Amino acid sequence: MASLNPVTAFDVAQDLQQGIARGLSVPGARLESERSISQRLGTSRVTVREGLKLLEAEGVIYRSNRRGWYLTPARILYDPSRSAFFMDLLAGQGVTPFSRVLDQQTINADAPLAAQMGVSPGEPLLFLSRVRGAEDRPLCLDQVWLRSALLPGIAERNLEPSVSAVLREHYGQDYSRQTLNIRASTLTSAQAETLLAPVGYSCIRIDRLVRDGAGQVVECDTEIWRHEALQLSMDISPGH
Amino acid sequence: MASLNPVTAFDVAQDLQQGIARGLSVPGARLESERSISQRLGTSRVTVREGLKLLEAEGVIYRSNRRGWYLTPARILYDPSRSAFFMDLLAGQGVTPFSRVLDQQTINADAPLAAQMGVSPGEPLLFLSRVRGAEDRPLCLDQVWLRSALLPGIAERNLEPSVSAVLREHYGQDYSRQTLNIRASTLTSAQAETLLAPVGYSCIRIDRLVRDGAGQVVECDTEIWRHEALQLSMDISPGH
DNA sequence: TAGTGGTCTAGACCACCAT
DNA sequence: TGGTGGTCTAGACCACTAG
Repeated sequence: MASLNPVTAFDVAQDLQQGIARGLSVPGARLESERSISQRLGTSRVTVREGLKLLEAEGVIYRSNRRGWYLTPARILYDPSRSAFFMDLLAGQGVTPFSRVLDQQTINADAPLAAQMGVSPGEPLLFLSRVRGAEDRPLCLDQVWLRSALLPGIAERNLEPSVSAVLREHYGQDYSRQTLNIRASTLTSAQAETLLAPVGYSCIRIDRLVRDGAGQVVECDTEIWRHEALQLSMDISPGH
Repeated sequence: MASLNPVTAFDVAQDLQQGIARGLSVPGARLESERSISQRLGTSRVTVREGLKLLEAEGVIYRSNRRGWYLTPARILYDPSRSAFFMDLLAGQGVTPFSRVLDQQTINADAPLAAQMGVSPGEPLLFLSRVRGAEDRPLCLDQVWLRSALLPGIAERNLEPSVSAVLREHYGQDYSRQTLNIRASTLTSAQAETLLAPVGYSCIRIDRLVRDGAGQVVECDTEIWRHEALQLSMDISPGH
């Protein structure tokens, strides 16, 4: 009998996944509460949470901090090697996107940032910070540093919907020269708060340096994605 | 007094990170045991493990299953858009690489694989499975399916050190046309065993389809990396 | 305000690794 | 074989969310 052996975290994960497979939950729906699961399966809440975390790491479910566990909708397909218009990208995948500016100001490059961008410390940069997501679900934290010296008048332009569109149309930047760095990481407390996630939540971090025709850096970019929300998909071809 | 409040997982993580910053550990070295930490800080082992998991998710430390916690050496820098010779790639980064073949055989494509590769179900494919790592530390699980029909005699060749070198030299494949898919995932029990990780360990999964000049798929590839071991780094340029 | 998730305690047992 | 990590129990309290 299974009831003689302790219920394991794996058992919990399996039970929940069966429920999902049976259609008891639809994408985006909230799962049963932790206490309810533990009582139903006759196990402790610690074990239930371990089981939930297994599915979370897989990306099957996700957490909204202190709000509960939800069935993950389809991942966003994203090609970071091309400059995509975020709103169009998501709309094209059947979800309702949103983008909200958190901060926009001119700053002076500190030492680490200057080193990363290959500019002199203190050089003025236009900084822009945004949260982006689908429906009411925040998915991605986006920070951009633009080199004002190479982009005259950039601070006066409206960057709201799309930085890349402005750079393309007004400054002839085609994003054809980039350096991308991608790694798994975790959310700081500030990032977690913005993305409605617990501190330390797993994320994918994308760092981008965009160069102009002369090879000078014009834009530096950091995207922090909730790990379950993203599927990077890139087409590499000779003409690219 | 801090001793009046409970010691938190964050406190544990901070204490360990301070020890690391002070040079009490060197990259690759084993950390203090969990029980030792819990006694030293006056907290429970559960809290200690939560603290360790915070640093693990960040990639600062990693686990060797049932062996202990270790300080993570530098990440491997890897550009998946170029066909790299794994052994050279790692050697160039100052580590001693190894590659071990787990399995090599001719199989017939099942339905999902056939769909993914765009071939007929049942088509014969050469399958190759390898573990790869640095020093004695397994980092990556690599599975390759090669389309024998387009690569005559491939099954008789020695693919041991490098599949890409064989395809390049003998079949004129230059890996210039690829589709890459990258996402966060977790290790199955078999994968975990090979990578000396616990079941459900966070990983980065890279799926690759390589096409020849005519646009036909010649190779399908899956790489499963321990999440803390990898830093994807890509240069995108017009001539690429 | 009730119920939830987030966290911590203080144990326990087992399988496994290293010696 | 001793000590380790992996796991589970059975509580508890708090901050917060949702109604």
